[in-house]
Amino acid sequence: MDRAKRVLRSEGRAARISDVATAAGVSTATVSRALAFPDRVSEATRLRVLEAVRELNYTPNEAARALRVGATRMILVISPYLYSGAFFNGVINGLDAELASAGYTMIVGSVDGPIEKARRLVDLVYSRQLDGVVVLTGVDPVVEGRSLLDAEIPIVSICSPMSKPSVPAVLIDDEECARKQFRHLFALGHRRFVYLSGADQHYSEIVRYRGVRKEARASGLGEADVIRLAGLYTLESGAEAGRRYLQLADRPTGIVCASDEMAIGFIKTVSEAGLRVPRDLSVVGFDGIPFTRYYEPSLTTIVQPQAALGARGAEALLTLIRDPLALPTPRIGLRGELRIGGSTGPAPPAAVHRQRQALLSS
Amino acid sequence: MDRAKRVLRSEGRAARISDVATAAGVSTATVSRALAFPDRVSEATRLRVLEAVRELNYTPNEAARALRVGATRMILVISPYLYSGAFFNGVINGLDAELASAGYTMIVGSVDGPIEKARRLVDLVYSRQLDGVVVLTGVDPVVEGRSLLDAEIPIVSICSPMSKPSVPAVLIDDEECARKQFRHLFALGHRRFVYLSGADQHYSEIVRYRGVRKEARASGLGEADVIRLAGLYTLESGAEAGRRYLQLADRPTGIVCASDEMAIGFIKTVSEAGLRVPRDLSVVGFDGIPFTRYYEPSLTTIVQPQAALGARGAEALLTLIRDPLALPTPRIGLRGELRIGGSTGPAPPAAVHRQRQALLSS
DNA sequence: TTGTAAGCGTTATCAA
DNA sequence: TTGATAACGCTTACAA
Repeated sequence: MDRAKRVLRSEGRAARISDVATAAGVSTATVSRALAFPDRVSEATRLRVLEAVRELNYTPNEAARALRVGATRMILVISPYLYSGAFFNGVINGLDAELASAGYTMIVGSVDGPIEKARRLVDLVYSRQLDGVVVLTGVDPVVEGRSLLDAEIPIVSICSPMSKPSVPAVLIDDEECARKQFRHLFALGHRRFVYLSGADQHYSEIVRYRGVRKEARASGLGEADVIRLAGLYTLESGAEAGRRYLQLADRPTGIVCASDEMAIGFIKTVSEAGLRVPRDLSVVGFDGIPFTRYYEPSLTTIVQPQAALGARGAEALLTLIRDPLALPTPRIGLRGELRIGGSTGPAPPAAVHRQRQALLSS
Repeated sequence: MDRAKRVLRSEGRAARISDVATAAGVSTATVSRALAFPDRVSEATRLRVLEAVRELNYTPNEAARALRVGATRMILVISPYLYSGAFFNGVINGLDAELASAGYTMIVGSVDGPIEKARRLVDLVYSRQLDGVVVLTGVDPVVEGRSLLDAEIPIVSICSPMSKPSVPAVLIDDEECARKQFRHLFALGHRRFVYLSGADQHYSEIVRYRGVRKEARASGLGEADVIRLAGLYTLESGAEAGRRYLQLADRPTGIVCASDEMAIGFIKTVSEAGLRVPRDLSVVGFDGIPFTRYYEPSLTTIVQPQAALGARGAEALLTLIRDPLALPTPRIGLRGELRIGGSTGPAPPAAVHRQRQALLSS
């Protein structure tokens, strides 16, 4: 056994299964079995094999195994932007925990930026290098006519359904959450609103905006009482929306945001202009990222179950991988909850509001 | 060619190189060449091959290629915590941009949590599934006596050197940055300090703390003028340090933090207790994460070149992969810069400070 | 310029 | 319980 070790070292190559087999005095088949199915091998053999494995510092070559078995134990997660956004970090952490405990490794890719990046991801999928795909927020990169959805690979979606209804999706009750945002402000006396939107066309954007409008109508408000400002979920787009808000002739006092980051960017801008939150206006965020607890004021927001979104998505995917034919639950519903912080308060009396507005404009 | 396509579809399997070869009427070797070295085949052949590739929707099987070539075009990035911390997100984005443009795919793993996760990463490295490794903040998982450093794989480190000096490292001037943090406060008149630390034993922690103490000594202060509060870089550990700060009998007015998140957590806690920043105390962060611009007050901080740290690390690694024997630059130095925000200001006059302190304690 | 064929390191079938 | 052996799909000498 020692001689085998010296040979390897002198040749400067890693041990392979045949080295272990030689060292243990068995065949490669037996080594493979001893590792994969310890109980299908005699006690004595198993011990000798394991000893040789340890001695030679043997780790099976994954490429060879993947080629042979046709599975890689790798999962691709497609995120809208790479590592931006504390919210997706939370979801991805949930995914990773679940996937890792099942023995899977996760690759996170984004399709923002140059088309090259998207092409690589699509190639990765089509080259059978992946056992499954998780899609966040419904992104479906189509490169040269190839879509992930045609790749015959297990796939689940989180935060948005896919265009192909058979793809399982883990969703929260976006519409109801948006209504909760609105109701909270309405109950505080706010009667005119800004809806600070997410990216156009996004599933959650469409559903949440609908929720806000429905709730506004149900509360007896008209179309003009909810002003939609376009945002992109980011800090900067929230700050930019704040600037547009400041230019409004008669400013609403209830601000419903599609993300926490936008809420924070928005508050920053209007604070610098001299407005005070929640004295002059109230802001509700969406997501429940860790920063919301530490912002000044702390943010009233919808807390999404980030880890659970990831974990349930991982579960659904693993189910699909283990039995690709079993019909999976097409929709998994989770719920967001309103957490009240310091960024919302009673609407200022109309007279006071008008007066302050006049003061600030001057 | 159409027949080949129908056969594949009926068999429900992906096209392989031999299918393309048959369809194009050439050998598999020619297909391989047409794809990898287009100029080593004739124009006509190339066109026929590419047409067959398109027709059959062929993507080379990466596992087979990896097995044959002994390279996977995958890079492992080991991060201290998975997807926490806006700072590492910035570094990882820099890495990804550079690696992706060189045709590499990135896997991000963390070694926090159960030992199982670390074992998987180490196995991944030893199973030759990776072409290189990037280590953030010097983490070196050792599982069952195997260290990454013994794996004979190209490896570079970012934000910290490794114990093995031959490993290239991309570093910033931590000591000088810490001195800048201190000098800024000292110039504003602060004479007693809190140093809110990072994780014990961390390279950057050791170096930065040394910088602060050196600068304090150079400024004529004594040991007792810098109080070290232990932190862990996180929002929560900053908030916790704030609580300990509030219990100090005589509270320093200059707060030097080892991360932005701690600075924010700290400010939140002391603000809630009635202190005002920067009127009563000044706080300097470290990292320059996006939130620092949107916090209220905006944070004075050391801006680390996050994307550049990642990009230079990726470059160094790619160099090492392409020529493992070339002696790489062992140290790559980048610089952080002080960005002044609203969280620092003139130290309050001693009398005022004492008076306010007495008021608050009551 | 093209084709033949060996071999990368596994696992799984089949026979002993 | 074990061993011999045939794939898995690709790349690359080497030969033609």
